[in-house]
Amino acid sequence: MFRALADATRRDIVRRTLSAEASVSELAASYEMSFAAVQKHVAVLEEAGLVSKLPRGRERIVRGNPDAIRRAQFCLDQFEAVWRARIDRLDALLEADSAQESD
Amino acid sequence: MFRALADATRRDIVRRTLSAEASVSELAASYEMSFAAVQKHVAVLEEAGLVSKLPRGRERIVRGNPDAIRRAQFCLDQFEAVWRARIDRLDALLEADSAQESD
DNA sequence: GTAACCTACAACCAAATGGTTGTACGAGAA
DNA sequence: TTCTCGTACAACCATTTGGTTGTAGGTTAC
Repeated sequence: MFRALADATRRDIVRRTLSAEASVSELAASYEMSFAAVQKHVAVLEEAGLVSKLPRGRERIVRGNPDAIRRAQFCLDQFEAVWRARIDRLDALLEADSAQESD
Repeated sequence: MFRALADATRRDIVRRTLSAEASVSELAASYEMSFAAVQKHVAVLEEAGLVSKLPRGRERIVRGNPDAIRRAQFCLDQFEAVWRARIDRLDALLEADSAQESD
């Protein structure tokens, strides 16, 4: 999923379809690459669950999935939590140290 | 930077060095791959600013950079903001619609 | 029905990625 | 000093990635 977000074009597609759904060809018109290339990007995003594609007439409407974004946020939050736990440990060490000094 | 986080081994290195700094060889001992491979992963993380490497005697101490994590969080927060803006627009449309009905 | 449009998918290609081994070098330990 | 350890870096390899073109199948419009 981070792998899916690793490409700038794909991040842009996510951003865009999160704000307003669009057909694959509408998306493709925005980028300096072939239709097939954009189609592949959408497929990667869909497989990662960042986007869903539903048929409407002869087009496929691409829609960003906010839940997937929140899952990525959760992952980064865990990183922050690990970091804060480290700081807490250091604080505890310092406190134990000054307590020892006052003995 | 999302590209740097796209690899599971690298995410683990970030998590680990965020919680406690470690030398490159200490990190390398944890993974089922060669020292050189881990070294490359650390280099990728360093280039992405997710980690910093400082010499201590004959080893290089790797330390996770919490600021970089916050920058990634900020990026995902922007995605959420775009999403919420879309919902707000839809709400406004619905409200305008019901106002028209009551005419 | 036929033409035009949107999409899916295969085949192909260059470059990047993730891994390996081997060599070299600086810093500590014996 | 010499040996060992930790690191850096180059060369190489297989696979994946990001892109292309071409072909084929459905849907809508005329």
